[in-house]
Amino acid sequence: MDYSRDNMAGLLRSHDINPTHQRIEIAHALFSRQSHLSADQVMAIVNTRHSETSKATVYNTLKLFLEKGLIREVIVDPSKVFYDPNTSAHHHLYAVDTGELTDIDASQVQISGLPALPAGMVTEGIDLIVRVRRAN
Amino acid sequence: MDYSRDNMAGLLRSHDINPTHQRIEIAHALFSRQSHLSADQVMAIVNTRHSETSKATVYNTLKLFLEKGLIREVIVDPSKVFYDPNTSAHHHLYAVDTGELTDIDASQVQISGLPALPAGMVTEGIDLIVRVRRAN
DNA sequence: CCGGGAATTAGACAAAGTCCAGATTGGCGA
DNA sequence: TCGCCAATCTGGACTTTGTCTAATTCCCGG
Repeated sequence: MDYSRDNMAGLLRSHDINPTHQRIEIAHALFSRQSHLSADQVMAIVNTRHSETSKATVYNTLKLFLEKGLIREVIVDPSKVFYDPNTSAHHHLYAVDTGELTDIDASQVQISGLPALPAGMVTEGIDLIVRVRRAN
Repeated sequence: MDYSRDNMAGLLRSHDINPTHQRIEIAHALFSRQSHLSADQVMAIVNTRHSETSKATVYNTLKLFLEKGLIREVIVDPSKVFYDPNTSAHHHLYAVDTGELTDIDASQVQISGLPALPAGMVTEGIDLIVRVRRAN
C-alpha cells in the first residue's frame, strides 16, 4: 500500500472529505504507521517540527474521519480513545499493563448465540476485546 | 437475593473488605439496583439526603471493590466508566444514542477461533460489546 | 482583485478522575 | 471507660481529555 502524503489526498476525496493540509498530515500519521493512536499522539506527531495544527483541528478531524468511515474508534482504556486506521473487520488484544493494543483478525473468529436485538434497533458494531496481562 | 444494608457488611467481609459506613452505602447502591452505574451516579445516590460521602471516597471505594473482585468495570463510553455488580460471565449491549447498557447472558454465546495468546501472557477477561442504535 | 463559505485557530471552559495533607473514626488493650 | 493508633475519610487543588466559541485565515470562482 502506498501511504504517501500524495495518496492521502485521493483517499480523503474518495471518502468525501475535502483534502486540506492538516487533514492530509493527520491521515498520513495514522495510515503510514498502521497503528492505534490517541488524539494526543496524533497531535504530537503532526506537530513534531513546529506547531502546525491546533488541538481543536486534531479533534475535529478525527471525528470527521470517524463519521466518514475512514477510521475506527477503539474504546479500551477509560482515560483515552484510540483511533484505528484499519476498518476491516477485526478485534483487539489489549495488554492492560503496557497499554499495548494489537489487532486480531476477525476471519478466524466466530461469535454465535447472540440474542435477537430489541425491536427497532440495528447493530452499529460488535467489539470484542481480549484483555491480557503478564503472567506473574 | 437479599441486598439489605445489613447483608452488605457480610458481603464485604467475605471479600476481605473492612465494612465501613460509606462502603456499605456504596455497595448497597450498586447491589440493590443490580444495574450499571457510573461513579457520578453512585455519588448522587449515596448523597441524596445530605452530603455524606466525598468524591475521593467514592472513587477509592469503587477501585477497592474492583481489586477485590466484588464488581466489574465496563468500558463502553469514552466519557465515563460504568461499574457492574454482576460479576458472573456476561456480555453487554450498549445503546449508543441513549447510553443504556444491558446485560447479555454469556451461557448462550460462543466465541471460537481466537488465536493463541503471546507467550507469558494470561487472559484477564474478554469483553464483548454489541453497539446498537435506533433504526431510522 | 474581491467576496464568501469552509476550515483552522487560540484559548477559555467542562467533566472525570487523581492526589495529598489533615481530620475523623472506631476497635482494642489497659 | 479511656486513650491510642492505624485505617479511613475529607475538601479542595490539580491534571487530563475533550468541547466550545468567536475571530481569523484560506481558497476558489468570478
